[in-house]
Amino acid sequence: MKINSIRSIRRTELSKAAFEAVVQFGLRGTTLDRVGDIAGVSKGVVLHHFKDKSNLLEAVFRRSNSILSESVVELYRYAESSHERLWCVIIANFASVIFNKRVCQAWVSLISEVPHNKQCQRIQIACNARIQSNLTYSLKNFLGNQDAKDAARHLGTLIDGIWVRSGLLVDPVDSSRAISEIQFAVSKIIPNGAISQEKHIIAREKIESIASIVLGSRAFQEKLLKVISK
Amino acid sequence: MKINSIRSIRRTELSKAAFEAVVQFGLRGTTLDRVGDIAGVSKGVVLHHFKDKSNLLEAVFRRSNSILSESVVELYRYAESSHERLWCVIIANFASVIFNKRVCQAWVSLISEVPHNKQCQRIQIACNARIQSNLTYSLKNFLGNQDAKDAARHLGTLIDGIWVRSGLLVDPVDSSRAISEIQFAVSKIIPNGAISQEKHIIAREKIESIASIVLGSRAFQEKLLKVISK
DNA sequence: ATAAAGGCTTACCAGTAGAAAGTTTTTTGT
DNA sequence: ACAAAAAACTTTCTACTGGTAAGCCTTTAT
Repeated sequence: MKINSIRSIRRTELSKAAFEAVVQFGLRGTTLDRVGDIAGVSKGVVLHHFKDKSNLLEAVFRRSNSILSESVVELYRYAESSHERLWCVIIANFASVIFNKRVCQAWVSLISEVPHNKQCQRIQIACNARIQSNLTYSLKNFLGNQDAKDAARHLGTLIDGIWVRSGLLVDPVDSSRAISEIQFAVSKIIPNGAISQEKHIIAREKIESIASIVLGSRAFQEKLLKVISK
Repeated sequence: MKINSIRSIRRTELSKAAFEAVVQFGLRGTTLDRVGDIAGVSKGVVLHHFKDKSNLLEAVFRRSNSILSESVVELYRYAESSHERLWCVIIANFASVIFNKRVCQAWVSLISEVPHNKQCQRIQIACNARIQSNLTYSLKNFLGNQDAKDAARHLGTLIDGIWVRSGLLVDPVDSSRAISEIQFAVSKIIPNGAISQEKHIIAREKIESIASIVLGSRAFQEKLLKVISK
């Protein structure tokens, strides 16, 4: 880690710069020169640290997904019941540090790299599988095995749908609106008998308030950096 | 129309070629040269008919969305009840002529153009609004006004989610699986009392079988061409 | 028949990805 | 402490890309 430190620092800086370029100029407008400009180095440096543009974009993609995964892990530490664990996964996906216009639009731009990039596919599949398994695990407390799986798949797809729409449509991205859309789905999926709505809302609100503090904190950001620069 | 016919024919040919390029090489691999090659003309022709690359991609985007909208309209002609009308919208989105790996991946590639292209945004918004209003209209037969709106939004988002996942993940795209995911959502959304599951399944199957015949037919394809080349 | 217009090609320019070779700085072995 | 090796960075070069502009050829209108 000591040996690679400069390299990994540069890789982190450059993928941040690349992300910024995607935010500002879209995927088609993101050139190596611009990425270099934003990072304050020459284009050559970019290609010195990443073998090519696909490799760079892949790093950006991995970065965004890591932030998401780590957020779930972090929130899990504070969860004390299965409802709370369920809401950890959901809130992590829609906490405003993560879920906002810039990021959603960048994500929509980035995913166009996936179909023709095996590595990105791998990342996406892993990330999806993890979210789904987290959801399934929590849902098994309220539903039978097969129902829990179906419901987890359903919620996962819905999360992707909300992300895509937030990136595509012009209306402002709104965390609480996104969450209440999920709440709508959850309330339909989990039969009223299994668990009272109130308990769910309490769990959601607890995790939501933890998320707004924890995910935005300096400590968490620094923790992330270590994970991300791998 | 006679005067412009060559122009509109070329525009259709070229957007088909561009679509094919996106399918084969992804958005980043889609160059004007390649589009020209596929269409069997020089790059200059492409720019003669489209003012720039954005304009071309926009046409491709409009084309795909038109096919979707027109499919809904076409299926509507055969619907005889509100259940059937509800399923028209859904089945049109997942009929195998439209919903397959090539198209899903191309769609995922194409939408990265949306955040930085006002015209594409306009198209996307219009298309979404139409689907949503169709869904809302049908759902009002089973739910109250506000519930119908929420449910329509939910289903619309879910449809987008399924599309995105089908384009992103490697597992094969499967119409019937997609439809059964929607069926899952519909069965949760519409209270059992309002309408029996059986009636729904019958409606779905009727529209599904009509779709497999009608949407793939020569007549429909020709009808589409007229609409698409505008 | 000839002028006008639209369809198409070619030649060109300013970027753009990426390879390669060269230079500086840092790390490491002794 | 210092030379050798490795890594960080720069510069240069090439093939290709999007986009412009000038020009040629075919069709149509008069």
